[in-house]
Amino acid sequence: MARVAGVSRATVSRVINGIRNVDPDIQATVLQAIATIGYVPNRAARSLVTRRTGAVALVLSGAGGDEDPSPSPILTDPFFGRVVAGIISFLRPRGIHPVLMFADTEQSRAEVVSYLRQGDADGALLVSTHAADPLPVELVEAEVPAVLFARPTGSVPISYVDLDHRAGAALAADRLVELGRRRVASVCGPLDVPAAQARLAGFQDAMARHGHAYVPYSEGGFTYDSGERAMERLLAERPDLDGVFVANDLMAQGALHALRHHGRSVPEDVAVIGFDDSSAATACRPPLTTIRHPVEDMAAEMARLLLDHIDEPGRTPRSVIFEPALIVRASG
Amino acid sequence: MARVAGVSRATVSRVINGIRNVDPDIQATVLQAIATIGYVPNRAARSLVTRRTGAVALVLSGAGGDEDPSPSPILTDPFFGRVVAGIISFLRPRGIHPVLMFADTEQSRAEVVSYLRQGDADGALLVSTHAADPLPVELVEAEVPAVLFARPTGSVPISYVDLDHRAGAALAADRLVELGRRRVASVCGPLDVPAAQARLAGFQDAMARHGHAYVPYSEGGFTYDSGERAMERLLAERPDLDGVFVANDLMAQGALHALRHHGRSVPEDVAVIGFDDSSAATACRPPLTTIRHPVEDMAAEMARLLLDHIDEPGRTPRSVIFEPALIVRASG
DNA sequence: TTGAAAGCGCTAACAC
DNA sequence: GTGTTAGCGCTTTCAA
Repeated sequence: MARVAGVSRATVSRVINGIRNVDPDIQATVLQAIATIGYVPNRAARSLVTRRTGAVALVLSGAGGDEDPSPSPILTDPFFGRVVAGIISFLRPRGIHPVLMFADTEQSRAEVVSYLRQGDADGALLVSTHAADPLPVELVEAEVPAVLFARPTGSVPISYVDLDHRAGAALAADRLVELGRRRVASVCGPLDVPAAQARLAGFQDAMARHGHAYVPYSEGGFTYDSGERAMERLLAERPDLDGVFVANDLMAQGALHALRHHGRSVPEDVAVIGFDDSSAATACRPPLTTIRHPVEDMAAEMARLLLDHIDEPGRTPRSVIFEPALIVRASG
Repeated sequence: MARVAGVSRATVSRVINGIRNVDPDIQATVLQAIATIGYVPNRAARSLVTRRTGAVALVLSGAGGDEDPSPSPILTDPFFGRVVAGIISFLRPRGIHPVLMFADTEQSRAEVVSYLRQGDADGALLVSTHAADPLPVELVEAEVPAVLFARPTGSVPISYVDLDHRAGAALAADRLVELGRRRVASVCGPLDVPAAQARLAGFQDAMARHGHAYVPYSEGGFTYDSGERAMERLLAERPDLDGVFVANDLMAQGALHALRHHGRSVPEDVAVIGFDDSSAATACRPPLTTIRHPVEDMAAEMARLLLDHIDEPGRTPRSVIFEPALIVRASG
């Protein structure tokens, strides 16, 4: 390459990396030569000296069972797609690509840490489906720059983005009260997931502020089926309920079905409020009133934080908490 | 590292790469030293000499609009998750990670080709949402090993996996006839997508074989809403229909809603058969009878083909066509 | 069976 | 403002 342009390799490097102090004429010559021979710099050689790969790992942790070879469940959840979309929207303009990794077993977790230390990627974006995921601690110990999608359990010095789930649930409570509903209940998510806990607690607290001391609830697993079944249990316990807060849209879709099956019309008999504002919310009939969870924005912010940590290794961990919003549609 | 073990770097390299002709004692010493100091080889240095990265690109092409910064639509489609799951199931045991890339514009396509030539990845797995995607040709021209998810339009010397869509549609036709349905119709996918065309043509042909010369159809866009609307058009045109083949499960879900909305019970009044056997099929009420599309297996095969091409650059392109299967549930 | 030595292609001091 | 030089950390002939 340098030969073709008749200059030194150092100059070519300077041109490619846009370093100033290059004579415009020479620069043009080099650019011309690059175009002619279709030169592309070798990434490995560059990484070797810069110690940067220009890639970040997107780690899905706690996804899939221990022996499940296909981590399909989380992947087919629209939530995952939204996270990926958000990350990409931020990373792509910067020429950085996400490398997908799974860490669902002890072994795969070790592999992920090892890959990161090898320099497969400059840092990690971690999305855990389980609380008490040991990966954040392992990443911190390995001194790998990393950012989590939600606050880790325990005290781990690591950056994260999160949603104010309690505030979102309170929005739902306020809405139901505003609609004049007096016999409300909730289909909550799996209570070993902190976000599910926070949504339930936030809902209960807000209802308490409105004078409702007790709110019945039934636990689901964030899936369509579990939402349908949880709704049926609630209906059995409290046939006269007139409002329900469901901790995610997918379960709300199932709940909608259960309600219809039991002859309730929505929102006339029972108002339903979901959570996430995912694609399921608009695919429902009636479309779901729900709480917006700005997953894409959060994912983009997560990427931003990671790049900051990569650029400035010693940096103090930071947290960015997003605010939810009520999205009114037809269901409540 | 070599110093710690008291041997040469060459020997360490041999041990790490499992090359025979290493004295067992020395090997043990080296392994010991590796464990003690927690040594991990540097990937960039290794790639520089081996000219392999141990990564493959997973390229989503034609995803998102030209100006859409967030390629969310395809990402939140469960189809994408299934592809990723299948790819990972094959690649992960081999220590290879997929790097996510989007190629939805002229510019991003050029970037993808450039990244691949730079050695960001050893090859590409291409999933196009549009027919006539120019990327396959560009990849072939750049001599980048690549495998497609579906047969490319035009004649391109490139490997691909595909489903026998026609056979799948025929399975649906046979089932409807077997159920004694005589006034059948179809909600097809966007007819600029080859798979959608093949499903419709396959259905029409099979119905013709059963003596039904004419099959009304209405076109949707593979989304819930479009399925619902297409079903309504069909119902308006042919209120007495008693069987419908919907070209994917998501649209079938919408169709189910339209049917219920118009007072038809499924499968009593109208039998409904979907396509894909996606998670939507079991989330429906009633659960969908559908055509199994082994996306995960196909994606895994795609990865296998790619590794073959990477190992043996000159290899002739190959195609692997998968067979669909009828999955009977409650809707038809 | 092991070691010495030569790069892989690039960037970054450092001199000019 | 540009070229020279020295590596980055590994694999891989080639000798020993």
